[in-house]
Amino acid sequence: MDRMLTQILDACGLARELDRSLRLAAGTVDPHYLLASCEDVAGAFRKAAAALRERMPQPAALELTKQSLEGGDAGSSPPEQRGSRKRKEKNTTAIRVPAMGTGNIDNPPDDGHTWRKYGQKDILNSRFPRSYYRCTHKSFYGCEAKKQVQRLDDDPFTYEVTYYGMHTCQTFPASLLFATSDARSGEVMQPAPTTSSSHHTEMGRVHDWLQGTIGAPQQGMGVPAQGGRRDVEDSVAELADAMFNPVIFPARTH
DNA sequence: TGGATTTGACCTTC
DNA sequence: GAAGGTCAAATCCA
Repeated sequence: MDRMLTQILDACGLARELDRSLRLAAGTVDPHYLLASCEDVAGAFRKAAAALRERMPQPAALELTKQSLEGGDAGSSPPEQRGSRKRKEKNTTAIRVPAMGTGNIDNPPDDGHTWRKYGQKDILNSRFPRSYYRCTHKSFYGCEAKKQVQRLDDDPFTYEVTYYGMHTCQTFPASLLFATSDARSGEVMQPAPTTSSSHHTEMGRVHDWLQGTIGAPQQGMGVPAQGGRRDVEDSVAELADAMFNPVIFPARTH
């Protein structure tokens, strides 16, 4: 556990250093330095989260299960139970997200993008209906990104989110704050201009977390006030959620 | 009042 | 024909 805490503290230190640099530079930071710093911070937290995950009896707490949908359905049940008539689409990514992280298990997880719900359907052999979302900016940008959200039968506290298509709208909340590289292609994702307020929300989340956890541990975003080691673990999960989730989704399909 | 959600009907796929 | 996916009118809400 000590080694794990050391990793977390190291990550916090890197984040603190980046925070300080951003404050001092007042928006004139070299993008290359930002990229390197962000990757350092992300890598450090990734290590810490991995160490925490190994110690958890139920890895689903933070684990994002990416599934290939090739040749099958993404549901929790076997394809034959979920129906095989589902349209076969490419460029799909399915992940599982714990509902607790949203604060309200009835709300679908927030991935940083803005979605508009256009349908809901009861699914055969599923206890919970499936919700259909498309990008809010479909009409403006012609963005064809869609997602389906469904709670798992065997785990109502977990949502399975399946993404279809790619975001062609210019709203990449994470990339604005964390200019990062695509691990699969090695290509650097450049910050894009945006007309959406979503990135402000995302930046605010991370910044609030930095403020709350590093500056004042008792007042962080979603951080319980009890304090102690458990807070650190929860906070890492929060930050990981804020930092990594938006990176995971669009990068694969763009 | 404009945008988001709900929900029944319709379309598409198998 | 059955089931998943989408449309669009009605409704809700800030």
